[in-house]
Amino acid sequence: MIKVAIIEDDHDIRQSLGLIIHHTEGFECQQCFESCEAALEALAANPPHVVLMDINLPGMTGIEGAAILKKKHPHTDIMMLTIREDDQAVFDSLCAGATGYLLKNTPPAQLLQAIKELHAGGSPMSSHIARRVLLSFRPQAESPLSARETEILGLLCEGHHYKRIAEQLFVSGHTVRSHIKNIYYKLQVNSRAEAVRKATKDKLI
Amino acid sequence: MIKVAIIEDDHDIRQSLGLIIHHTEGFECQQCFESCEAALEALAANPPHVVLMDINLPGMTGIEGAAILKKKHPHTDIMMLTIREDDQAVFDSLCAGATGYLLKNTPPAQLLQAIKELHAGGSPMSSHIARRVLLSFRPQAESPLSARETEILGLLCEGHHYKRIAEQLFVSGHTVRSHIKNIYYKLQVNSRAEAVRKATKDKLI
DNA sequence: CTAAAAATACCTCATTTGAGCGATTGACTC
DNA sequence: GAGTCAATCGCTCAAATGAGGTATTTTTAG
Repeated sequence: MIKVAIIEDDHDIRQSLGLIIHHTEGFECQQCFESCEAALEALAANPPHVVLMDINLPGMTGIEGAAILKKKHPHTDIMMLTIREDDQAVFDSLCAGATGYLLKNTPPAQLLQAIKELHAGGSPMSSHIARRVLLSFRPQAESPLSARETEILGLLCEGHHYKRIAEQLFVSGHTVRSHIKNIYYKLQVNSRAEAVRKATKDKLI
Repeated sequence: MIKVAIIEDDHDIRQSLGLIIHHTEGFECQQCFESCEAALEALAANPPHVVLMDINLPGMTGIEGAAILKKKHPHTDIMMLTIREDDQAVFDSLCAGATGYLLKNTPPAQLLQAIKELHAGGSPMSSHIARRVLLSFRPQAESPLSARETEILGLLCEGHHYKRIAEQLFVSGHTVRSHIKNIYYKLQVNSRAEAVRKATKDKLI
């Protein structure tokens, strides 16, 4: 039995979602809310398995709500509800803590299927959004660094000092400094911290 | 017209995939290969729109091949072919440069649909894999830092010096030092570089 | 209300770092 | 054969950093 809660400000949509879930074997509509604020308070004691959350809510948005809800109840899966496939809003929701989303005009059978998948550890999403998520965690740019420089940057990121790096690479400390200066120039930075940041951000290491 | 190339060592699978694509309106099977090595050489001059690539290939694996192919031809979309939903291999492929994958026993209609979606900028994948991808780029752990410390860590990551941070926060340099010492302690690191690395890795900022 | 945590401030010292210079060798390209 | 780039080594110096302490004042939480 999958316990579901609904957070949606539109009365009609809320009702119809509730009815669909309530009348389906294996699903239970635990509670319905008009706002995140109300839901967060009421669900604290008895978190559901799945929350269907509208993205555009009055007061706290669904995105903010998802972040807070996920923080309080890490085991609750959040499915965002959206009218259109607005890339950015959906993407932000997924970053905030949601693990799936549905278009509001999704037919009941697919809706129930998606909730099942979500609860079983999946993340229902269109292939378009999936691509977006995929690209966001892959290196974008081509590395301008040579192999040796990349190697040194890696050691730099691990927090080693010049001396330590020099020892590990069997070269003099001076050489390491020169390399690091070149790295800084190529990455257009002028401190270790910035270099490390850029390196991890652009997945250069 | 979507130009497709196939890299698959099993003769029967290669043939049947080729036939399906060849006989479908809007698709063209450009070439078939038994290995990445052969494909990389032959495709250099005339890259296809989509490559169907077996994960388990003799010689260079599909994962390695995907990385090289994507590097040479960034505009070619790579669809991995796999027998079973082996999480790790599929996930590694997506990291390497593939933007979608298919099970080998996918029926022709779905296969063609997936290729279409891939070419249109989507990333066909099961909701299970999607969850995996999603989790990989979201912060895992709870931040142990206070709001102020997080703020300072953010400035640290941008490469600012103690003085600069102190000025921006309207506190003394001594205060900044104290905070940073606490941050280092909490993150279990002992240098700027490590702190920045940990911060970006765990998405603390 | 009381205790813990966070934010603030100060001191000193050895070490590390970034910036500014230059130079040689070998590999690869055009 | 000239030119570029990577990799190596060298020097100096002021400034920034990390490590070692201690202490006061708010806030927050129990």
